[in-house]
Amino acid sequence: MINTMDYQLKLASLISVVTKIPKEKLYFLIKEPTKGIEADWSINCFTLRSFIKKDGNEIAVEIEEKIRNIVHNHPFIFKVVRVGPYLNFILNEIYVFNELFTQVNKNFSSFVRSGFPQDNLITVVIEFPSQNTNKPLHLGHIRNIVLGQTLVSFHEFAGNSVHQVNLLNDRGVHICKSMLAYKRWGRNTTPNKSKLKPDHFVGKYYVTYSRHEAKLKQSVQKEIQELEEERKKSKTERDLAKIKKLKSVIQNSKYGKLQQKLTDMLVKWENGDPEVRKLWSKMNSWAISGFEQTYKIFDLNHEKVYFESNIYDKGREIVLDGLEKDYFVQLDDGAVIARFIKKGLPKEKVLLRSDGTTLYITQDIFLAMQKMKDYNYDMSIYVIGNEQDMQLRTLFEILSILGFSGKNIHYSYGMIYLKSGKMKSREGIIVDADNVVEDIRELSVQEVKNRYSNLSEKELNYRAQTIAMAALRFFILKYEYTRDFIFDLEESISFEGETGVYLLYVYARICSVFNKGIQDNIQVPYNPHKNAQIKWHYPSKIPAFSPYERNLILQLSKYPNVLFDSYKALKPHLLCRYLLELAQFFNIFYHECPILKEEKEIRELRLSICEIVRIILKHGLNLIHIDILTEM
RNA sequence: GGAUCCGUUGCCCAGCCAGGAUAAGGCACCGGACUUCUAAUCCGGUGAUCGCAGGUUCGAAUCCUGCCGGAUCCGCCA
Repeated sequence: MINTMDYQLKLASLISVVTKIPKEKLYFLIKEPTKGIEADWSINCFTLRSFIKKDGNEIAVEIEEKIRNIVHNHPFIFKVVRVGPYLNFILNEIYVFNELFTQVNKNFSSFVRSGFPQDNLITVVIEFPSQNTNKPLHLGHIRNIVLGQTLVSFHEFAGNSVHQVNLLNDRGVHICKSMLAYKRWGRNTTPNKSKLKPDHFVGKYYVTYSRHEAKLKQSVQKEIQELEEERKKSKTERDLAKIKKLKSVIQNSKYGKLQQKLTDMLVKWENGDPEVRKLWSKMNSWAISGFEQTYKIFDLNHEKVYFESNIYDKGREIVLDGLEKDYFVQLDDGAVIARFIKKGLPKEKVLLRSDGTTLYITQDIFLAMQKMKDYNYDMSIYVIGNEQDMQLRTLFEILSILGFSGKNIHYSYGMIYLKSGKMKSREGIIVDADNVVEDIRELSVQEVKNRYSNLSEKELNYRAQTIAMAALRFFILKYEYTRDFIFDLEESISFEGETGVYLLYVYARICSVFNKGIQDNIQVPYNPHKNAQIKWHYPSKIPAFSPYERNLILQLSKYPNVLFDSYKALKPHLLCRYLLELAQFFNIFYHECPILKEEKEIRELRLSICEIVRIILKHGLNLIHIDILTEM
């Protein structure tokens, strides 16, 4: 499909015709000029010197002449202006508006996809947020979920077949910690009885355990440190008697005994001890039912959930098979390892312990194979924070050694820090996901109340909830995803400036114009109350555009390209930045250009522009899972 | 110690892949705009040796090298 509104590409083709330089090469040389330059697109002919061995100014003069002869065949160009080595192109906004109006109204769906190739559709598995079941979701998970959902939308929009899955890490030492604490201090109470959200209830015991452990650890802190130092020494220098003594002191301390209890419980779990298993499934079901409440707020549904408890000891056969094929190496003690020489990877990675048991990475290998069996995917995206960069690189390298065919992508997003530093769930220093949502919601309840005191409780809550989620999602998505950021509820979540609320406001403003029009018996393109488009027509006459209208129209015409760039690079912030800019242009337009009180021709034109902004804004927000409001 | 990522105004952040004109926004601050289609908005102003030093280039925030500063990771844990 050809995107007729990709003027960058059209200009590249045009210049290609007169210079014989391939248009693919020219495409990226055509840029949007710095603000303040009167041009929509421009090319600096110095950049063409590798193709044409002349001075940049001369090249510009030559191209300009040649283009002048054929520019009348390209009505989308209004004017070409040469400034030194620069060729500046000014587009014909009436032509652009014409195309925009036609495409948006006649076939919106093919318009928004016009940057996307329609062949080559693929099957994609996207895994997130893959949390542990020992504590509630926190702010990091929110970023994970919000990013993951956006990737799902992007791929679905591209026409790919998308499978959204999760891996629940529901077994292991961390779960045993919550269990142990519950056994000791829980007194058989339940989330219901203690009036806690069930995952918070479970998390409470995890924190209790960790604090208790830290306290006990203190009494043998010195010994632990000494032991570590001794172990760091080379084998010949180690004082074996000292190590033995230190070990014994640690083991016999309260801390050591606690550690032993933990290990015992883990072994019991693995052996299927009924009592341990019963407690385990009880606590897990609490955690999961808590997660589900949070998922509901984020409208998160997985097609499939993999449970670590089902697969933790799988993958052994795959590794042994690899060993047989000499992909891996077996050590003297029986452990199977993979060796790497690539930069950025560890020298080796253990895949099977010397006793033959599996490790986390073994299960990861298995899961990759399982996903392939389940979905026969072309691409598998792991939405996981950048602290696991090395683990994922290692996993992908092993898969590649095994001749694994699927394309794996670690969608490695940045950490979220608090003013006080990194979140530490063990110490309970976290920003809890449910609390964040609740705090923002309360904030928006206040804001809505300040403006409208007479709303029904239901309407108030609906608006506040929509605004809160828009603010939260947009706040996360507007940052480039690899970037770390510092979260401070007070300062970070604002309803002014570059926010999701700013975008919602534009949408509500447009609806408000339409409502007023309907009220005054003026024909408008959309009825917000009925959520219905009204039969609309091309403006009967196009007078000259003001700069405010012109900016908006050109911005609107770029939408398909932004969508594709955003999808291609999996960078939601590109779409977010675009929508902000669109909203900015709209607010300026709204401020400068009266709509309903204008004469018919101008009114129809401006209403048409409003409607296109509304449609595109809604579409963009929908892709990043932000619901719109027709009144706010 | 090694690996990976990051460093742009008082603060937040885009631009870096594909080097070019006056480095784009937002917050905060100062000054303006609501008898008008929603002021959760708009207009104006103040504010940047793009971490430092070299190199490549006619030209570097962008590419290369070194250094400084910060984060993360480097388990037969999960």
